[in-house]
Amino acid sequence: MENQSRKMSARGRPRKFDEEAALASLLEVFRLKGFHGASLDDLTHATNMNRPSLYGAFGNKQDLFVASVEYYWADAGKRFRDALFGMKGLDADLHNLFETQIDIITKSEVGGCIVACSLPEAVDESPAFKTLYDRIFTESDKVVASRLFKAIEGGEIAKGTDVRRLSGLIVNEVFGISLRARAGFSKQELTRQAFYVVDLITKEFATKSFS
Amino acid sequence: MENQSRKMSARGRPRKFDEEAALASLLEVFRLKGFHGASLDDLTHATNMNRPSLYGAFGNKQDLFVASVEYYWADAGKRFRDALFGMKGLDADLHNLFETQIDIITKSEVGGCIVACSLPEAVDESPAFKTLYDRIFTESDKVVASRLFKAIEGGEIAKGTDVRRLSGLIVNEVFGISLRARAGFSKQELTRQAFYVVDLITKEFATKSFS
DNA sequence: TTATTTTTATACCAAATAGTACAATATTGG
DNA sequence: CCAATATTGTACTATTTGGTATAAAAATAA
Repeated sequence: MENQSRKMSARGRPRKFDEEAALASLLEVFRLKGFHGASLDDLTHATNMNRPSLYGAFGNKQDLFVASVEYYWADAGKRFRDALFGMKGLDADLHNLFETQIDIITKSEVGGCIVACSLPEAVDESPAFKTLYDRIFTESDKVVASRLFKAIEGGEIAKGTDVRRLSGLIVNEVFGISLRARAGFSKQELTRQAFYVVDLITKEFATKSFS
Repeated sequence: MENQSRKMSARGRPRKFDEEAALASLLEVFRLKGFHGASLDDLTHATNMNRPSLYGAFGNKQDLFVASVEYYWADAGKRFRDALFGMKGLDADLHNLFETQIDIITKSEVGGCIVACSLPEAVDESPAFKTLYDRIFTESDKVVASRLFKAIEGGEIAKGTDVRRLSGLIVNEVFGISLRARAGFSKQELTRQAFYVVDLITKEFATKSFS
């Protein structure tokens, strides 16, 4: 019941593992193999932990998966927000968003993130997975939208812009690029594709300035 | 070795199942649960076939999966091409493309197609899966691109258009929308999002005509 | 009829799977 | 030094998994 992020309890045999490092390993396995494709053996080997330790720290396999996705999103989501709100201009900020994302999803030999490549398959397994998946989509839309609203306030894009749909387009691009990374498209290819979309958007919606 | 699409051999006990109906059932299970998430029991129950019949007709589980994806793509790919090349104008054709896709991916209660929602997770299982996934992405890009080239020839969009990247954008939208369907977005929501993108594209790239 | 062929149906198998019981171990508090 | 506590390590278990052996069944060819 009260396993998560224990407060370094004084008593008892000390833990041999680092919780964050373990989560990172779990994430990598689930990201690559998916929820059903990853076995407990895969997970124990990747973390160098035995089953009871893993279960004691995080719960059952479903809990492990959820913890992995949350761990991913806590980091990736923050980095996306930071990139978007660097406030170096909408153009630069969107470039940064995609650069950050492509950096994240092309770190391993087989690309793609756990959200785009693993969560969709797992959704039928548990309502918690479905909720999580839906939540991340919604949060993604929201953070992009809020940046676009700022862009309108700042006069970077036209007032009439349909922020909801334009955010939807951008987030679809982000997910689409993750799927492409999994299919084997190169980092360069992905970057060019992403930047093309950014340029298209910033050109199309730019408030015409006097030249 | 020579199982696939047998030529209605005269001799022997007649088959009880319809091969296409079986494929449709297999597809639905794999689409929903993914390769690893779908068990042989799931597959036999869905098809009303026993294991030996299933294996005799299609091969092992990996073969079943590949056959399901191929069956999906043979239909969906054709419908996409038909929509795109209806030649009622780029605007209408793209609208039709997305309408067709959204129709396909929202038929079941849990939405999304097998390519966007199941294949990516399965890619690590077999090189054949990876190849298939990559192939479908490439073919998708190609068919959209060829329609855009026609649009340039016909003067529907500007000559300088970066067809490769614009195709990439459109295909990313298609895949993104499939992922959204899986996350639970409504048909109406998906349609609005898609049409927004189509309108954006056709407006942005339209060759200005004399009015 | 009978031999041949193909599919069905049942039952089975070895391996893998998620999860756990239990004892040993290593730390802190008194 | 001892009691309490938390984690580790091993071994185990019940179930599920993908796959198959085998024989009955249903058709055709001779």
